[in-house]
Amino acid sequence: MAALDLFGRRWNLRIVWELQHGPIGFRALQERCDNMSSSVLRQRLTELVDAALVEQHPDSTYALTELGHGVHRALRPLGRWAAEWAETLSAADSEDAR
Amino acid sequence: MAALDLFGRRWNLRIVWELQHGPIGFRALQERCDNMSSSVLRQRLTELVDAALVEQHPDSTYALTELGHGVHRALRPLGRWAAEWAETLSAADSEDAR
DNA sequence: CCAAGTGCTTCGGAAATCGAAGCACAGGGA
DNA sequence: TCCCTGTGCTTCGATTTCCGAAGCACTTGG
Repeated sequence: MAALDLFGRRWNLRIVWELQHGPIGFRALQERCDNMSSSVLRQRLTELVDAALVEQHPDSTYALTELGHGVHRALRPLGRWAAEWAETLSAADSEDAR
Repeated sequence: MAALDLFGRRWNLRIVWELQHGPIGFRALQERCDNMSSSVLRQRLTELVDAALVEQHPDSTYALTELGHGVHRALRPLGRWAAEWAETLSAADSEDAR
């Protein structure tokens, strides 16, 4: 349940998702997340670091921990579902347009 | 991405998760979600109904649609991960306590 | 020395969330 | 018939969270 609460906070899911491509810097990560507010990004990052999902490397770049990669793996089905969901929605739209 | 945004809204993940056990009424659902605010629950439910993940039956009870069940299936790996995450954290705690 | 890029902080306003109260309605007794 | 209880749902003021622009300290390269 705590997990659903953690990921139910805005941006947390997205951040983990964007970190899949390896270490990335603060500002670059911010860009990837639709230029989310830097203040919130900082907050979310410390939360994720506390949760041991993300670690900050000595060159102050961020990456998923082993645990974090587990999340990402667990998230992939959701990603796949999102794709077919997008199809369903666009199909429904063209349905409505008729 | 839109999916990560939808589920990045508070309670949406939790609601879908709690709806797995079949149809349930408004107040009962609210109880299951740590007595979340009824105003927000209403808002979330209309959002989820709009997204075609949840449907409201004639007796005004709520349940997952076919699409919604897809989400839940896609969410199960995350549930399994959450379990082992809890173990890791409690293990780390007793580690710290030493 | 300067310009540009970085990680990160501060802060005022906007938006989301909460929570308690209450409305309208539907049974189910007495 | 009149309560009493439980339901789905709404309203609204207070609190929390989020946003976004500005800027600070620091590093790198010219």
